[in-house]
Amino acid sequence: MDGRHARGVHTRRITLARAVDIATVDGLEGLTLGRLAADLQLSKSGIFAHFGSKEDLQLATISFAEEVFTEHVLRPAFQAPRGKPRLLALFDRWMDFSRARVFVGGCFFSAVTAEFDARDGKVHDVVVRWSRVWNELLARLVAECVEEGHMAEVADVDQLVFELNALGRAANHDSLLTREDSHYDRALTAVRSRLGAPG
Amino acid sequence: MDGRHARGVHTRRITLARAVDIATVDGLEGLTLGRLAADLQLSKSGIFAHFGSKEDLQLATISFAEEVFTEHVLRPAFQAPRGKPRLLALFDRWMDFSRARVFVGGCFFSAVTAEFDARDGKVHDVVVRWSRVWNELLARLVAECVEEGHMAEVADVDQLVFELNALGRAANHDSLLTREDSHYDRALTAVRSRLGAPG
DNA sequence: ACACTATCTGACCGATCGTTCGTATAACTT
DNA sequence: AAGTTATACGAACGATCGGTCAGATAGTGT
Repeated sequence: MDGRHARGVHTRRITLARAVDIATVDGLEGLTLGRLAADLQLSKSGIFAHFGSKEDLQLATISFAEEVFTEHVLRPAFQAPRGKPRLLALFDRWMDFSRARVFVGGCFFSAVTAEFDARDGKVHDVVVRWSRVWNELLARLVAECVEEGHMAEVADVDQLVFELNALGRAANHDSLLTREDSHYDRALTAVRSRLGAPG
Repeated sequence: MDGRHARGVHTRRITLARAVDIATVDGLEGLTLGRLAADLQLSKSGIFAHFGSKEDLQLATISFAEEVFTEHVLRPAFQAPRGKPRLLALFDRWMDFSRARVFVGGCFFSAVTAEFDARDGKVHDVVVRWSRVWNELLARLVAECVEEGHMAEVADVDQLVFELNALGRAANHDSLLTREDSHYDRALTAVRSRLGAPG
């Protein structure tokens, strides 16, 4: 249960990798031990033993998605220079991440926040916490744009962050819904325009 | 099965009314015959007989939500004068509809499009169709703003529609997630700013 | 009042859900 | 090699899923 042996660590990883894919399509509630077991050719009880409960499996899946998102989006974006280049890089990476279908159902957090926004419980709370961190990150990057002189003073940072976030999530959902990826360009265009024309 | 008797019509209505509420919180997949029956104090098979299959129940729920949305949002918005007043009225009504929790889980279509965007099947197809109609409506209202001289020529109407739609859905999801309704004002502010300052 | 039909129920189906448990099989420690 | 854990399995649990069906109940038209 503690994952000390290499075998267990590996099983846990491939389980969570499959779990995020399932969750982006069918939701964290549509994520099922039986399906997970069938897909991975493992026993239901074997998988269950790794997590202890369905809720803990859902929470572990969120953590795993966080890691992947950090690796694919946050980390590379932070290699761009502070200020506007970094904010734009974050957005580019986010949209690329969704467009490339790193998870088959697109952006994990867009999917899961929509799924759990109206529910109660631990999963909802964790999603709210992540959402707050994400918004604060965007706010910080906006503030850095101003500090670096790349943007004029922003009257209401939270307002701007709300809009940026709205555009990114909409691009994800619309591209999944229509199976066209023109919406990513729409979002990128809107973001650049909203931040002031030049790169 | 044909709903000729008044009794059947009533049962069908209260069933669908409960169904939309459940669906906005737990999704159309989380919508369950057993739960519906328990909530309404009816038998599972009795409810089932009205729809014939779970999928048909889901589709009927979508139709019902459409009616309510039309009644609460579209129809009153169309009483505003053609052009910008009408477009703004539509947005105001939409946000009010979500904010007032006419459905306990907010905007039905924001929830369901997010739930089914990555899936296949009839429900997905119906949602895509509705989404297209909704976007075309927004595009038409934008065009009318230009025609009425309330707005300057719009270079890319679809781009603007994408942004408006993004803002509205984000307000719905964020307000549900955080249980604060400041996001509605954010969306309304952004929309007015994007359409050009004066009302 | 009667027949007819729409509506609803209750018992039941096989499948699947999350979960428990005893046991076998690996993998490390010594 | 033996002993000790970590890991995985298989069978079973009560609950619930969507769905079926025969029969009771209610409403309508004549």
